[in-house]
Amino acid sequence: MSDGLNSPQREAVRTLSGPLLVLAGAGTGKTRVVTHRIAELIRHGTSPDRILAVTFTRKAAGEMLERSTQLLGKKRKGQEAQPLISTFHALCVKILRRHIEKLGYPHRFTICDRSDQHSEARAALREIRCPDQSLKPADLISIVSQWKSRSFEPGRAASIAESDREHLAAAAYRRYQSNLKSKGMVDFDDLLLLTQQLFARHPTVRREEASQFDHILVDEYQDTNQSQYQIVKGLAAGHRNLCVVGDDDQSIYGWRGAEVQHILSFQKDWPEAKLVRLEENYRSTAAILNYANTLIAFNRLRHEKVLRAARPNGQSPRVMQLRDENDEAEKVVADIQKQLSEPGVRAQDFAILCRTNEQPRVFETELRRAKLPYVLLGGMSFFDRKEVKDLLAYLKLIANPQDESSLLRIINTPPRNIGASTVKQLLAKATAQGCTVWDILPAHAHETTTKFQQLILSLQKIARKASLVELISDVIAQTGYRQELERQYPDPNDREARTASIEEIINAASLFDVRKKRDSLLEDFLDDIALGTRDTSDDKENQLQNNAIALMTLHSAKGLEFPFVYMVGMEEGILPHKRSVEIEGDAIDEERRLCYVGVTRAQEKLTLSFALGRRKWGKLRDTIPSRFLYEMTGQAENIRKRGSNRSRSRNAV
DNA sequence: GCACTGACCGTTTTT
DNA sequence: CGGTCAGTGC
Repeated sequence: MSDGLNSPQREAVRTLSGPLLVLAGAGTGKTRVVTHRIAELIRHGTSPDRILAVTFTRKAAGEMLERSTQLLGKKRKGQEAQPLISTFHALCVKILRRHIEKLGYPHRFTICDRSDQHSEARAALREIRCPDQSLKPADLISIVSQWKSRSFEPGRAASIAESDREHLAAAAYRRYQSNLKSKGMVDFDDLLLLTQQLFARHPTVRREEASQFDHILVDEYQDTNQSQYQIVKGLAAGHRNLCVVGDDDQSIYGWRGAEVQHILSFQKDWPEAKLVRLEENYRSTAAILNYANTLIAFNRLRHEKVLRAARPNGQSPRVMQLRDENDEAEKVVADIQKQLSEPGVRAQDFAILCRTNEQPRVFETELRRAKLPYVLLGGMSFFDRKEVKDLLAYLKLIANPQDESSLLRIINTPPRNIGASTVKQLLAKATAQGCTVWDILPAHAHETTTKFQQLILSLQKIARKASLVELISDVIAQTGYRQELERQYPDPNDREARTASIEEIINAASLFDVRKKRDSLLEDFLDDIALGTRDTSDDKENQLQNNAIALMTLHSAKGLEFPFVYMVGMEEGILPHKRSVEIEGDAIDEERRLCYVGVTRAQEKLTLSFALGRRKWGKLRDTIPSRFLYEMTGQAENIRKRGSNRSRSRNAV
């Protein structure tokens, strides 16, 4: 086999049966191993559709599928059976769509988005009469999410709650969960938790689902939480052909319940598991890798390992010291522009990595001013836009009239004389009769509400026959949404931006019309959107992405690589983030791993930048360079002696 | 029922 | 600073 693999890689590829743990450091060819392994399984006679590979993002899933089919030399994609490559969440949605009523949920359920979640949390807190100050909706969401990721139901949560705050949260969790359930809504954590419960309570379902596959692969295993692990276990228990791939040093989702423990103790649950370590890094130069190795060695709880650089030497990483965040953006962009003028350097070779979602703003303005192409990856901004939310609410309501939050969102959008007081009456009636607002509408017998229901019913009829694009056009036409936009935004520039987002949805829908089967078109489309936005494989957008500077958070940079990487905002309070510094314990270690992930994205040249001051809510405040800067450069003893050591950071500007 | 105004508050990271 | 939401006037 002239596959160009090194010997541990080959071992990982060729160990085809039984449990296998691949500890793969950053840049050691993990993706290659996984794709080769899938191809190898198929070559050895496994039917492709008996293979399940679970990835972390949809983008990773798409890439993996493409590369493994390439390896097999398949020309006619889609004609033959394909391996199922999916994220955990997408996998669970499919399973739940088949069986959720066994858990007492309505057969039709909607996945709630962040704002749904927020309003449900708010409602639950109101119900337990919690004064808003002691526990805020956002706090409740994160506590509940932690509990769910550890498979705690409300009862269990109540029994382990210690502080007042936790008791309060447990009580609110109970309400939150039963409200969601009665409305047929599931949040993101439920997708995993409910699947796990389904498997635990209905062994036949578990066996039925498990029997579809003979081989299971899990990528980014270090980010697996309790529910995900139980699901994997349930699926793999029969054949035990389970291959997990990950790197404990890149575990950056602890706040979401990921437990590094799973990867550290894999061999306890799977005693016959084979272990393969990949430690030869092909991605970065030695100079960059030295920084990474020095940094991560400060973490104590980890698999001891040192990545070997396959590429010797290289340029030493630079540290840029800037005045404030504007100066930082300006100088970083100027630096990129300078490098772009050299032959063979392309925009897509650059990435600017940030800790928070707010940081990219300044860079965006600066990049626009410099007329450089860029893509902002990961920001959910598109689906946060009002028009998009409205339109999707219509579609969700058409798909499932019981979806109350969608109904409430658009019942009077565009205004149709169903005001706040009417809605209040409807809600009161619904709670009194124990049904949803939709069921109340006919009984309410007002001209406005009946008309509204007629509208939705007629759109439902269209949905059954027409394509998605036709349906969406009809929604816009019949609701008068376009006229409403024109009325609300007399400024043509404003209006154009709003119409543009609607057109984007139509584009996405048209792609869907082509490739999906008829019967569950709308449901599939909505699931797809709820599960993540990554794969808007619009040609125009793709082209743009392929020739643009990438701007993103460290979290979304996982799995990617770039010749030139700029890690910006290397300051105490940002990386490590303030919230992690405040918490006792190992939160700092995760920040350090995050920094490590950033550093190991760089192939040729790494630039670290920090500002001496940063504006927050309009006020300029002094900052301290990140401790990680000192750790990486072997000056750890200087940490916290602010001022005196600033001069030691090389100033590249 | 609807539109406008000002107080309030502060998302770390994402499927 | 900028987005959200409640309260007020029409």
